[in-house]
Amino acid sequence: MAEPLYRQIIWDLETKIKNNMQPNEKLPSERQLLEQYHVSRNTIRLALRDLEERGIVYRLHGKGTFVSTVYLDQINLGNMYSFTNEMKLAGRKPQTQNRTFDLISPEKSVAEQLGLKEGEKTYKLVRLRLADGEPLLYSETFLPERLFPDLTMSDLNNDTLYGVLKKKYNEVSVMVFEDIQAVSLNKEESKILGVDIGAPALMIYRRAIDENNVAMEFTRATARGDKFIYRTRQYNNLS
Amino acid sequence: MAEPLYRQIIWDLETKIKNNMQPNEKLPSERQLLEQYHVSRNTIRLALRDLEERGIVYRLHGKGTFVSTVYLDQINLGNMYSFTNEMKLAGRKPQTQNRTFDLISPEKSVAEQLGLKEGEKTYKLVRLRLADGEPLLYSETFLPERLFPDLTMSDLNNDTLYGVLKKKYNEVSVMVFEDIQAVSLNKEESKILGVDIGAPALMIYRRAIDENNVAMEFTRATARGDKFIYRTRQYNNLS
DNA sequence: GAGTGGTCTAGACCACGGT
DNA sequence: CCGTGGTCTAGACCACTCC
Repeated sequence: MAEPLYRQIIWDLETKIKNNMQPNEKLPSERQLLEQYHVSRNTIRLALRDLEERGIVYRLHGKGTFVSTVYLDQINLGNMYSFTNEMKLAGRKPQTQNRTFDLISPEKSVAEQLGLKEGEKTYKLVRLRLADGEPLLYSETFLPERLFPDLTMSDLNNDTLYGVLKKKYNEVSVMVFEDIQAVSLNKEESKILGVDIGAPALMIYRRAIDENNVAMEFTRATARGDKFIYRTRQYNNLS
Repeated sequence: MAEPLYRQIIWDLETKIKNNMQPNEKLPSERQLLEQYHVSRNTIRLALRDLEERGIVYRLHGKGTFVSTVYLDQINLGNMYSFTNEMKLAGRKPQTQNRTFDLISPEKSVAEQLGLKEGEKTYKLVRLRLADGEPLLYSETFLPERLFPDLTMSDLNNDTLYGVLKKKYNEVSVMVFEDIQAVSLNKEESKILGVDIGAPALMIYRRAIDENNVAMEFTRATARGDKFIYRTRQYNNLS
């Protein structure tokens, strides 16, 4: 199966909404869509549910499905395991440039975040993430050498970061802490991301720990404010 | 239909997981559950999808469905955002100005977020939060009149918002969605928060729903980028 | 009553993980 | 190979909204 039917429908509807529809405009009913795409109702509903969860449409029982007003052309950064996946979901062509990869003695703040002992080193991976050729997010990731000996650039070029950490080192993050801050881009940052100086951006500080409560990753990332939204869901547990 | 089948299955599975199962323990397969509950596979999958989205189980293609590690900590996961508490923790003197409080017919986007029917009204509470006398966060909160009849300004002056909603109306949020965005402040916003025009800020859109899956609160807030960090914690189960 | 989304059934085949 | 979750079909009835 190349790509599931419902995913193709998601992309198609999303494109049509973006290009040809207005907020609060009514989409065709599920039965109409079913005929248009020659699929079953279940498949249509899979697609609509995805669009609803991502805030692109809203559904009213007995009335119909409508284009959401809050729909911004922005990508969700929250709970992001994989930039690549998020981009594919949004129907865009993701690209990652691994710019530099070095073994360094980290600055103090990084050493603290990773709980490093005196003299311990980390790998530093600098990446630029693009979608459809447009730079969107700049990140610096620090990985303790102690946990990931002999990590190489070619490891990273052949798999996702978390794929490598799991497969080569059997390291999986159990908990992730993220701090999100609003900033204005300085000269260098704005140049890298291709926007004006002073443009708003999200700074994301991310710390991941593994099952042994050991810090395994620290990342600071800068994301274009006009292209990203950070979405979270929180549960207040029952009883 | 009293309560949908899949919802009853959700409750049942959730109870069993909580009382009798360990993290990473395997659940019965979808085909087994289908026989246990005498329902179709679609219905089982609706239930499992909900449990998965709420982080209670995780599913692995070709392997099965497993209990998440979330229930390891019986701690309350939600970072229910309490400005007052956060500030006290930070050693600052918190202050809340309740600026206006009215019963209004909300704009369309708000009505949509709260799932209001035609003609339903909401209370609108405008607040300014300060720390050590310095304004940090401006917020507009919308509360459906249907859920909170006879809510008054003096209720709010004598307790926290969530305290009132719980004590007077027995309404507690079970799930909270928040969207965070980086913006530049316009003239009015910058004046209210006492910073320059164009200064970076976090826009926070918050939607809370209660145990009956009814939207009980919608808030949009603007927080100074130089003074405010949004902190989250996430539990992972995926590879 | 007509049209909408919400729930549900009883099947089917595909893709993945392990034996 | 088998068992798993992932996708999909072609129907059905229910609950809601509006006329």
